[in-house]
Amino acid sequence: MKLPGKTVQRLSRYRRILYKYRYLEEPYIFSHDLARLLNINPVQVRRDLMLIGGSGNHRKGYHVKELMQLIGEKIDSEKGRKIILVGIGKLGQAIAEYLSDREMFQDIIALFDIDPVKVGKTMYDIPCFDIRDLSQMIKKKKVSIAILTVPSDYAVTIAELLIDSGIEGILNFTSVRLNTPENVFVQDFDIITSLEEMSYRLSLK
Amino acid sequence: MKLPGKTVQRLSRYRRILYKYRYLEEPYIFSHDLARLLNINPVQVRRDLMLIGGSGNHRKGYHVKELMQLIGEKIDSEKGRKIILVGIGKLGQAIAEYLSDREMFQDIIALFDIDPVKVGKTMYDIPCFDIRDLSQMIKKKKVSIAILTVPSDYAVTIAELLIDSGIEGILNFTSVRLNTPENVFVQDFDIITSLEEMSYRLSLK
DNA sequence: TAGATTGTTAATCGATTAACAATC
DNA sequence: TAGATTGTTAATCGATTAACAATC
Repeated sequence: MKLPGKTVQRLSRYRRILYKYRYLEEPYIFSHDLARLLNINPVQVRRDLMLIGGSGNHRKGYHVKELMQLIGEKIDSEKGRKIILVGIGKLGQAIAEYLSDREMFQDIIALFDIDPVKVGKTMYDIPCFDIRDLSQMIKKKKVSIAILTVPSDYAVTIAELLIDSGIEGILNFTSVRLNTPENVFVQDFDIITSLEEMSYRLSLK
Repeated sequence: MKLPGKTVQRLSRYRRILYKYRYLEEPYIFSHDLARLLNINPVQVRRDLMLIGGSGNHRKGYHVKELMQLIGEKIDSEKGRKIILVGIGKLGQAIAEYLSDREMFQDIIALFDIDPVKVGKTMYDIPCFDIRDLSQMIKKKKVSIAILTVPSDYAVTIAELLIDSGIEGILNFTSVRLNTPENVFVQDFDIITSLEEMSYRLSLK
């Protein structure tokens, strides 16, 4: 049963909110509370939860832990569990720090860089390896997702290396558009387009 | 004439590709070339260009410079021209470097931080000010967009300060959901949701 | 019972793409 | 003229929301 992409995104966000509520005395939450916290429509919340077979109590709302559990069952997958981060410059470090900070189902199992000063160290509790070991690690540990934060000049080369080694999903933080085969998913973080879209929206006000 | 949001995003991307083509001898490009470079459908390219009143040559395609000009007329706005970046940690520095590198209509006119070591310096050609001068600068220079890269603990406080000072758009790189009034646009960069969605998609393959 | 909530369908809105006419 | 392209409408697909029944 395939969930709509937007629903999956929202489920991910619901879960992070539920996580904060997990130790409440009354571990229930109403759809309109979830909605308010995410600036969305309560109907949408209920519809999303309906799609994964969730159910609430007419008096108390949805059971927080039950819902977290259910969301996990629907969207987590062994395949997407192991992540690597390639390119440990300022951006890579910021992301490593950010992600090592939180409880999540997914693990960053390794960092990669070419800088001998970084290689061999452990940063934010994650070991950093030489980029020459990249391919071997991906195959051996069956890593399927990589976060790409190398300098733009290296983006294409490293992306090819990732794909040849069997990576199936790339979060691309470089400014380069990657040309990947059909079966490799890429998600671009495009700050310039975001700024320009924001600018356009402001001009309409 | 209001353009669809997705069209605005693509126009932004078309322009960046056109920019690379601007010095070609034959400064024309076909819709299917633009489409291929962005992994989208050529019909979509032509439809987007139609929406902004662009027109091409049946033999040669679209005139590169003419199109860049036209896109600029439609999506650029004085209101969104000036940008500030608040929080110059690793992530803020990475973004400042990234954006100072490229030719764009929008300008980062100032950085803000509390660290006295950074305040007063110029980083990537952009001056860094004390966060206490934030409000005054926004009002005086009529800044309407801010990129928020402060530590999560400060996110809410600084966001309120930004909004009270008249900011109308925030690119939010913190992990905190901001509760903003209707007339202030927020765009979240949510890497955890991206990772989880990617994981879900991989599990379907 | 009245009121607040969940659960679900159908309608609406927005975005993409198929189909095809027009043009060089 | 044949072939490749642009330009545009209508159909389709996907996502959101309005409406309302059911339940506690």
